[in-house]
Amino acid sequence: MQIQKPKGTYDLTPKEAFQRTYLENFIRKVFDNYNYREIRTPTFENTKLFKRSIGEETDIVSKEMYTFNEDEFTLKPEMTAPVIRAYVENRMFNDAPLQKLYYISNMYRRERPQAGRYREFSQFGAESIGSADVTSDAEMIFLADAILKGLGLVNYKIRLNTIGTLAERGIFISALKEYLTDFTEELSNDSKRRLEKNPLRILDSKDAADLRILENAPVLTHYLNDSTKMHFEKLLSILKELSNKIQVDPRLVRGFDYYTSTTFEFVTDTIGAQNALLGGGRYDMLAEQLGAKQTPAIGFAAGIERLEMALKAESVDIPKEKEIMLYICSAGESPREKVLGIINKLRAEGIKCDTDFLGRSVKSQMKEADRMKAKYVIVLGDEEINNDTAELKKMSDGSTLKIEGLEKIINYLNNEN
RNA sequence: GCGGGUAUAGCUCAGUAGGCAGAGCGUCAGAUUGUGGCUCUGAAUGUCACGGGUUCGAGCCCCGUUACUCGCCCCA
Repeated sequence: MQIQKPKGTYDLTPKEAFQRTYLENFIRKVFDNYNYREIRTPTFENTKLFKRSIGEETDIVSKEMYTFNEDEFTLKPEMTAPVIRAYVENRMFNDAPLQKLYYISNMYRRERPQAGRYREFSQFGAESIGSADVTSDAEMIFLADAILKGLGLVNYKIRLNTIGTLAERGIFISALKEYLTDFTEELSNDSKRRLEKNPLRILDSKDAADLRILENAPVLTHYLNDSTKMHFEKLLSILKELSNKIQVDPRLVRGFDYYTSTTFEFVTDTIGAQNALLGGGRYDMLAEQLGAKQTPAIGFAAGIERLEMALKAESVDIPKEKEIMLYICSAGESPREKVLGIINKLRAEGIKCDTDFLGRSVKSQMKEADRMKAKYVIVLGDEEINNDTAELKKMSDGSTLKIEGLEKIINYLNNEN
């Protein structure tokens, strides 16, 4: 009986895994360059952590969590809450007033899979904890842009907005609700539901009728006080070199409850309906909610699968697996048994090499060497073994070179590295 | 949770009117003793997703199920 992978999961076969690792390494390098340090947290957390931070009413918490042990634990659906939990639990605020952290990790959400959406998926992200200053907002967006741009992506936009403090947003939400209530009958079914649960989400609606109603709806910007507006203006001015990519969008809202002030989203039109490559914003109230003193913070998270889709859509080259330096063919049973000892010595010298394990013909072994893109091949038979010599064949042009002694082969190949 | 599409070899896919299960790629082997790529020859791999029904006969028609996929919702 054949068993299939769970819905919404995927395997990365060696070629794909190699590219994933390349991406991760690239991303780590950029984080490191910005002086962000890696943090790792458990795969599962106490369920309460997500209920408190993301919000009980959100879809993620109310119906998409992988919860077990009678609701005690949950596979993490996102990383901001775990990072802040770890920050508080490890008293990291005592190490330094500003902590700049990053992660690359798998997340779990029980959603219906579709293009760019998986039940187990991989995110990378950063959290800058401790500063309310606008320069932190700017660094976060520069950082996110540096990663996408550095990988070679061109076709994306940065949607940017401020959703104000909790107080400002509260007043706005009441006004919005009041306005929309007059149109309750004309709203889409989804928006009728959102009107009760999360009115801000209506701003994100794609429904044509909703959009028409929204044309005359209250605008969040008008409900923000001067300091919030000033913060946003300063941010735009620091980010002016990105201005060709930035689209200020007063209707950009985020799904999680903990966001305040600056929010942003990097979107592309090349990967289907799930077009957000990266999303983030400020969450100045979260650390306090999770037991620290009031601590401002900002962060983002990006989906690696979506990034891979975008790279593919834009035909960005990703390096291929490294070829092997040497393939040793053995001619006959007795040489074959000696070869393993030989390649073991070569490998100890850092030479990437391989040989045949199936007892195939020399011709087949040559084909194998070709498939592995070996730079050099040696065929060892009784004669070569007895005389400790080898004919080193360069696969690119077929030329051969007679070498005496294993030591000389090692020297020769090490010079090639 | 709701809606659309699809399901045939490892991969990409054909399969005519309901009448023998196919191609390309890949894999394996051979083409003068122990040398790759190009070419040629040959071979292996199938529960035609699964379960029912109609029929002399079903990959094809009908019903159901499952999986995958795309969209809504939600979000990275």
